[in-house]
Parts: sequence; structure tokens; C-alpha cells
Amino acid sequence: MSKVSLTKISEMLGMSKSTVSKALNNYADVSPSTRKKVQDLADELNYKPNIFAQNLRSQKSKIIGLLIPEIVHYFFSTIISGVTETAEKYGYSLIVAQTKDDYKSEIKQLELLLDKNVDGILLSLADNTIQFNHVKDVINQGVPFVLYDRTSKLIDCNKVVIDDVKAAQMATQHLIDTGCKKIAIIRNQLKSQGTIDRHKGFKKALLENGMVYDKSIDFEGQDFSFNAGKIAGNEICERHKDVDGIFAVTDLMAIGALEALKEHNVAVPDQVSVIGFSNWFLTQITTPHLSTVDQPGFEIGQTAFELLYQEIQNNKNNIKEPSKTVIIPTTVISRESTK
Amino acid sequence: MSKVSLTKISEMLGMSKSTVSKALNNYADVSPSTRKKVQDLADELNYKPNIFAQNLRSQKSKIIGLLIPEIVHYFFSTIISGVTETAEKYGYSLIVAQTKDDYKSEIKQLELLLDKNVDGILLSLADNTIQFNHVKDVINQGVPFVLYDRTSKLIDCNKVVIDDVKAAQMATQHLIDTGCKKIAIIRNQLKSQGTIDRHKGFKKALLENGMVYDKSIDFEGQDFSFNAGKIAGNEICERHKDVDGIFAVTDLMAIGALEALKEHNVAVPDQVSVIGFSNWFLTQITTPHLSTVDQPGFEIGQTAFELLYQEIQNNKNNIKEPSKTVIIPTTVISRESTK
DNA sequence: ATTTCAACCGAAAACGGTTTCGTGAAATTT
DNA sequence: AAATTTCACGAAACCGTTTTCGGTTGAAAT
Repeated sequence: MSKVSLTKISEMLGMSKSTVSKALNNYADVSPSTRKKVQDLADELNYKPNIFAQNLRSQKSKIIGLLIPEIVHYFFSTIISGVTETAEKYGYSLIVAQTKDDYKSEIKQLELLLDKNVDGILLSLADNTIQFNHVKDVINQGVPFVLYDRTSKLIDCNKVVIDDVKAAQMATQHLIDTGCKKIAIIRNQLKSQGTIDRHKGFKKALLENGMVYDKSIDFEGQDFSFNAGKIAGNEICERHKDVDGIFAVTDLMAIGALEALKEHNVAVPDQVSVIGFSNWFLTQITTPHLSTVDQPGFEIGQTAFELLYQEIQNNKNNIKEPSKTVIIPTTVISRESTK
Repeated sequence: MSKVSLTKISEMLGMSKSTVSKALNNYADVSPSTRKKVQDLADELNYKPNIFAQNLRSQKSKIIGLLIPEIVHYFFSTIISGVTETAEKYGYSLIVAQTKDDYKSEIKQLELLLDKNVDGILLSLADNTIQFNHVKDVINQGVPFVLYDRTSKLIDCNKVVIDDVKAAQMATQHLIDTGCKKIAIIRNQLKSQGTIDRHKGFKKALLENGMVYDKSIDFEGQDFSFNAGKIAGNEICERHKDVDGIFAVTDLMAIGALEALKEHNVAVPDQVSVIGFSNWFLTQITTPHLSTVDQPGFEIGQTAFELLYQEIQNNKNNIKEPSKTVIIPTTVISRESTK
């Protein structure tokens, strides 16, 4: 245990704990000689200030909360990684918890973080969160708060996101640029903002290139799983042989489609091109390697923390800035599944 | 802010803070009527005890530290998930940090956690950690501590692991049972204990089945990546056409080998069977689906926390138990890449 | 009428730092 | 030599809770 306290040091040296504290914290009003005496003894005894006492005094913990929909998920784990690394640079630690993509759990986890008195909170909304009083409450309490990735226009706070519309548009454009004439989309239900926006971007790209949006090759799965992608892929092989390009709103669906094409002996990309979304690790090890849109989780995490840190500083200095939204750029990554 | 403190409540009610505290904490020596008055006002004002003060008093934070070699990693993210869920049940939160599989960083992160006064630490050793004074120091300081997954016999503490020897033996046995006569192993250098043990298990299975260990089909890659697996797979296709089974010590290597076999038009599993190790998510979406050994991260995380919790309780009650090692069972998962 | 004993409450110490403010001595300025 | 400033330090309040240890009641037992 760190049994050695400030008080003990002060007693050993025969001075007051005020002086000892000031000596260690580089206050001006302590002479060089006593400063040295104090620091030497502190070093010798391997003194570490008791962080609980410091927290109580400062009402700060130097810990922030990171709330994640789903930890076991490539994209979100890169976000954890980005946040931890950046937080560490600023001397902050991270409490990580997951909402399991559930509204109720989100409320509960938020509550738990508040109970811990974290200095700030980073949140990506659960899929089925459509009411926001719980997060507005947190913000109104003055807790520094930023939303990342899954956000809502109904919440006024700092945000860091990607432009899903634009990213999907670019992905579709990539298919068009490489010669696709009839492009299908594979997606889940139009519930989450991400899916809605990607769908929008897809249609926008078609429109801008004078192509028609054909509802019969707009495939809606039950979720965004491998299987949902495979089912859609099968449909395409069996009933829509004229399709020569597929945009899937997640890599997993794209890979499912890839599997279906393979089983139907359809050559990728010669007969059909496929592009996914997110640039998960596994896109690099499929055959063929999957073209996709890079959704830079590390950078999103990094920026999210930096925004939060700014807010913490502003709070301390009593300045109030208007909320801003940072858009992290995405890029199309062209691999073997497109020409 | 939670501006309302115990002291304020006591002033409003005209009683001492001792009484208020006791009323809220269900002490016996407070009359039902005052207890009710206190609780009612506390509810009305939405009183939350200041956790910094509680921490200072109890010298506990109800936070534990989880040190991970690499966050962006399927296996380790399942561990985070298992630990958080279990910790939550016991009212604990989790600080997560990564060592990037580096000895120096491990020392530093351990130091940071101690500075935060966490109630306990969970660690999986970095690959290049071969000296253990830093962790022995932590243990000697009396901080509850358990090692998970990557451990060392040179450290005396609670551990939770899998039996790599046995798991590898079972994987190899599965190949033998499904008719393989000449089995290659693909692995990285024999440095980490995990690899050493899996290699050992592989040879043990051969021995017990009266098969010879052939050094020429023991492939050592530079790391355990997809590419290393693919390189070995190419070697097998080009120079060892009699091989009819492959055991790779990681799923990633197995998938690399799968890719090489595909490119050489070798049928899996008809000509060559392949089995990996870990049961990463991606083994379910390769073609063919990869047989593998399930390494249950969630359960490892769960057990690791429970051991730590036990240790925290024992510490509190001043009882000292001998260290124990819990072995989490693994199972062979037979999919399409083996017969 | 005195002792006994619950039941109920509060004063105060403790946890371990930080920070304000005051004070005496020394150094400097008039 | 007197007035002023600087320097170095300490006393004490403070952060908000928990917990020990008495003390004051009123009722029951002697």
C-alpha cells in the first residue's frame, strides 16, 4: 500500500503539510532548500499522492466514460482503441461499458457513469433509441458530452460522424466508374440513420449519373448479417441476372453476397462487382478481397476525445461555445471485388 | 451538478449529518419517523452521495483495471465483453487500457492503474514480456491481481487459462479421426507459451496415434498473420503434395492456408483438411467454413473477474488463500474445412 | 425512589490532500 | 532609522462522507 501520506512526510520533516504540498506542487512561496528536502524524502519513500483525496478536493476524476453499442465489433473496437490512446496523452483514463444496442440499457449505463462522477461521456446511440430525454438530462447537468458515429439531430451537443450519404454515394460512383450498368443495393430496414443515409447516397449517385433506381433490386434484409447478405445474393443470382454491381451497406452483407455469387459460379468482379461498407479487417482476407468504404474508427475515437477534452477545458474556464459537428472523411478502398 | 450534499440535507432538517447518513444507510439507531423524513427529502432533492468522498473514506473505488495486449482483436474484445458484464453484476466498473503487446508499455500501463488506485487488476502478458518484476511488485503491494490467457509459471497469483496442449491435441486428433494421414502444422516462432504448447499438443497427438512427426512439414512463419499462413500453404501445395491435413495455430493462418489451397485448386476438405485455432468470428464466413478450436473469451473474462472479486473479498476479510489456476475447457468445432 | 437499559441522536475524528490567508522575519527602499 | 516590501512558512478551512463513542431521554425493573 501507499502507506506514506503527505501528513506523514510533514511530520518526519517537522513542517506543516501545507509546505510539503506546496513544495511538491511547485508553488513559488517555498525556499529552494526546503523544496529539495521535501522532494528528496518523497522520492526516497516513493510517495504517491492519494488520488481519492485529490478527486474529492478537485471534484474531478480524470476518468471519462465511453459507451459503446457493442464491444465485440471490429469498428467499435477500433474506436475504443482511438479513444484510449488519445485519452492517455491527456492523462485521462477510460471506463468502458456497452449498451448492447438497447435503449433501456443505455439509460442504465448512463446512470452508472454519472454515479461514478466521470469527467465526461462519449456515447454512440443504441439502435432503438428514439427518445432522448436521458441524454438531454446528462447534458443539462453540465456534464461534458459528445456523441460519436450514431447521433441524432434532436440532441444539441458536440458530435463526430462520417457523412454516410456522401460515403455511400462515392461507393456507388465507384461501381459506376468501373463500368457497372445495373446496380443492386443490399441493406437492412430503413430504421437507423446510418442505413437511411447510405440508401439515400446510393440513390443520389444513380440519379446524378442518369441511371434509374429500380425497386426490384433494392434488397431489404432482416438485419445486416452475413446471412441477410447471402439471401439477397441468392435472389440476385436466381432472379436478376442482369445485375452487374452490388452495393452492400455493411461489409458483412457484402461478404454474404460474395458467398452466394460464388455458389452460383458468378465471377467477381468480371460478371458482378461488389462493394461493402466499413473496411472491417476481414475484407482483406476474403476471396476476392473486398472493395469497401473506409470508416476510420480510430480517427473517430481520437476526434471524439479531443472534442470532449475541449469541452472539459471550456467548462473549467466557464466559457460556453456553440456545439459543433466534426465530419471525418471516408475513402473508397478499391480491391479485387471491383474492377 | 449534484449540488445537494449530506450536510445540506442535515441543515434543512435541522439534524446532524451523522443522523442523516445513518438514516440513508439503514443503521439501526435511527427512529422510523426521522428515517422517513430523511429519505423523503433525499428523494425529493434527488440526492446522490458524492462518490469521491466515499472513495476517500473507504479507500476503494469499485473500479478495476483491465489490461489487454491488443484491443482491436476478436478474441480480446470478447474478453472485454465478458469482464464488463460480470463486473457490472457486482457493481464494479472497468478501466480498459492496452499494452500494444509491448513490455515497456505494460510497465507503464500498470503504473497508471496503480496511480488510479484501482481495486484490482486483470492482465494478459505482452508477448515480449520475459521478466516479471513489474507484476510481482504489484502483487506484493497487495493489489488483487489475476492473470488471464497469457500467463507465466514464474508468477504466483490466480490465473485463468485454457489448456493449449490439450486443445491442440484435440484439434490434431480431429484431423486424424477424419482420415488424415499426413498432417502439417503452421505456426509462428516458438516464443510465446501459447505457440509452444500448441506445438507440443500437435506432436503429442501424432505420437499417440503412432504417426511420425515430420520436420519438413512443420512450417514456421514470421508471425501469425494471414500472409504467413498463405506462404506456408503455398509451400505445401508446391512441395508437399502428400499432405492431407493442416493444423494452423491461429485462425488467421488457417485462412491464409485456405486461400493458398484455393489458388492451387486443391479441394478442401476432399484433398486437404484444415483446422484453425480460436474460433474467431470470421471462421464462420469463410468458404468453406473453417473448423477450429473454440477459445471462449467471454467465459475467460467472466471467470477472471470472478477470481479477482474473490481476491478482493478475501483481502477485505484478511484471509489469504493459495493461488489457483482455473482452466477453461475448449472444444473442437467441426465445420466444412474438415470431413 | 433509585438503578438499568434501551432507543435515539449528535459531536467529532477520520480519510488525505489543496488552497487561502495571515504572520513574522529578513531584505529592501525611503 | 523608519517604512515598506518580499520571502517563507503555517494554521485552518475545505472537499463530503462514514463511524465511533458518548450522552440524553424516557420507560421498565428493582
